[in-house]
Amino acid sequence: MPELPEVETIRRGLVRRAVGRQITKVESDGSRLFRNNVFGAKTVDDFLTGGRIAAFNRRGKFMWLLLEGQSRALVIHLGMSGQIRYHTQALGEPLAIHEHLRLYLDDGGVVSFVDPRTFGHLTLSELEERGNRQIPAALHHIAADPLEVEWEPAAVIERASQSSRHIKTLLLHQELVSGIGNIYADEGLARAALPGWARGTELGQQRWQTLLEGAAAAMREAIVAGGTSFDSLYVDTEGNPGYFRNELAVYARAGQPCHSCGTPIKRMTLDGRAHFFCPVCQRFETNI
DNA sequence: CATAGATCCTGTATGC
DNA sequence: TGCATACAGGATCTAT
Repeated sequence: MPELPEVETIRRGLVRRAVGRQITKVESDGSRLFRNNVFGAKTVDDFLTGGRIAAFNRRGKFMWLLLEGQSRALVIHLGMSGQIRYHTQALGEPLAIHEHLRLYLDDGGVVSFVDPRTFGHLTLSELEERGNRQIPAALHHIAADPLEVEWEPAAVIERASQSSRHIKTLLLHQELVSGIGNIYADEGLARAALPGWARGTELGQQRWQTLLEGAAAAMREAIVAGGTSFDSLYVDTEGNPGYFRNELAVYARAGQPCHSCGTPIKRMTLDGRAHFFCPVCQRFETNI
């Protein structure tokens, strides 16, 4: 569910509420979220308990928590239904349904990780030098996202132009470019006036550049709006929805008029996922 | 190696 | 109203 703008909104909330705080107590369950740790949730509990939070960093849809003086980080992925909430006061019952991790902070605040579908991850990983920054080793295969300093569109375009896959599927491939999910892939395609089913080899450098810039612009604007909410599944750390839904050009707008030409937006299934597009504005002509 | 497809889960919406 | 089915913002593993 959460893509780059939603993860970034949550990260900013955590930075504001939890950086500099000491973790006085940890509660967790043994859910699938901890599956990548050698001793499961126990390993994560031991790591966090007593630590002081130094930072929350992000690459694409992955976020990680750093503790002062530690060479490992807690990598957090929200999957399809993950949510992180902050509460100024202790909650009543320990661990509500679908609540898998709870951190008690030294100022009385509480950070709570909730995930009904448990497609997310909470994984400890050693930090590694990568370019100018430290990235958890577990994310070695995740490419830079378009909002990073390390972003190198030329290299991405070079690779993408050699693939026969659909361009929308390439946008969703986190080893090529990270952070883009189904919403911002469709919004980027709409901005670039391209249909998702064109092939990577067919675009050429210029249109690839326009497409990547379109997706990046949509994500930048979505961050300003606090992300995209369709229901209560996505809210920020304070429980507030994001308002980018009002600015979507195509995503989840099947049957509604295109903002630029009035034609009803269409929905199709492409490589197993929903794809929304304007059949008039988003056309592909190989001789452009 | 690159690609297509199945798979992990629960909650909600839709149709009969 | 009740029940069955489809679908959901993602990433990873497997088979070809």
